[in-house]
Amino acid sequence: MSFPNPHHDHGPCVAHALEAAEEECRRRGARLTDIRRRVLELVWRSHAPIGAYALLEALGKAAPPTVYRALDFLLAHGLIHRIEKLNAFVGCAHPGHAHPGQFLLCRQCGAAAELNDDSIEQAVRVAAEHSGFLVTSLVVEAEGLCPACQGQQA
Amino acid sequence: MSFPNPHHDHGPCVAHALEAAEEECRRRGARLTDIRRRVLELVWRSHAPIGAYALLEALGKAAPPTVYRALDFLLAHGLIHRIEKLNAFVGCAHPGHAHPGQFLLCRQCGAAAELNDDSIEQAVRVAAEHSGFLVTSLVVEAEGLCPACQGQQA
DNA sequence: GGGCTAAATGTTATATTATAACGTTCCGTC
DNA sequence: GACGGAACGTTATAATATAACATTTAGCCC
Ligand SMILES: [Zn+2]
Ligand SMILES: [Zn+2]
Ligand SMILES: [Zn+2]
Ligand SMILES: [Zn+2]
Repeated sequence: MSFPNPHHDHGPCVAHALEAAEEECRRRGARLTDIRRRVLELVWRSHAPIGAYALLEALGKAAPPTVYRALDFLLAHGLIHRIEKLNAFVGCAHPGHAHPGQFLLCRQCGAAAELNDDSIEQAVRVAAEHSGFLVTSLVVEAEGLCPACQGQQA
Repeated sequence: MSFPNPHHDHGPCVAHALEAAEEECRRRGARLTDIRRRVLELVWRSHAPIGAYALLEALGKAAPPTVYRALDFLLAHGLIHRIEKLNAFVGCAHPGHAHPGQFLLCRQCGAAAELNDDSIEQAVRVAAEHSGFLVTSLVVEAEGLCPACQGQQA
């Protein structure tokens, strides 16, 4: 919910996310295969949203469809989100319950924070209803400066 | 603000948009050259968000940088918006005063409607402030079904 | 376990979107 | 009409994503 300290110990975050993913896949009867697990781990290890080809390189000997298929799986099961502005992917902080992706993206350090704010979704829904529009998915991406990077600005 | 009727006479919309663009460019001391004007007209003629390469084809004898440069100009002067989810562009309904792009995108017919709802922006700003984040630009893209397409669904 | 089936992965090629780099033309200014 | 910066032309290439089809793997029934 809040912005991650860039110097915090990220290991436990990754471990916790992987465990939650295992759990969620069990619950859903989905198979978190080795490749999918490795891609998810790489996504989490990265402090910033990471692109498909960066993942590909990190994986080593794979071809594009391999990583895109893994990403499709992780997206379908709500374990990651796609950042449309960046063509990049980031771990979901709240897997297991459906929610629209809402992100704060620091244009300085690249860090991303996931919001989970019902009032944003509500505001969009209300505005949409005024047009008779039925919302089925929602992208909210705010670009700006994280707390750490505001200090460093001139 | 409201969803456009797909059968309305679009000619006047396009003409009005081009006139408003001329006016806005005059005000800003910016040059709406022939290519830029043609790209803007093509964007407006399309009822749905249109991609750079579709514009390129419609232009005829141009190369990619030509259309991307025109799009950059139109974006910079607030005459069009980019739809991140679609890698496509759409005319701005309210040029001349700065605002974040907020769109309703019909997944059935492709139509797009621009919102101009302060409460959405406010909700994001408030949530961001709770994280100490300073928002400088905002993308809101809701996918779903427009009024016309809801009727046609099973 | 052995065969069946569907899912997952491997592999190759290609589509789609976007930009780098550099030369030329156009236009307002002096 | 020379100058200088903005706009445009042209070629090549980068970055992102998918199509199509072969092969392997994993769960399942018997
Ligand atoms: Zn999430
Ligand atoms: Zn930052
Ligand atoms: Zn607008
Ligand atoms: Zn529709």
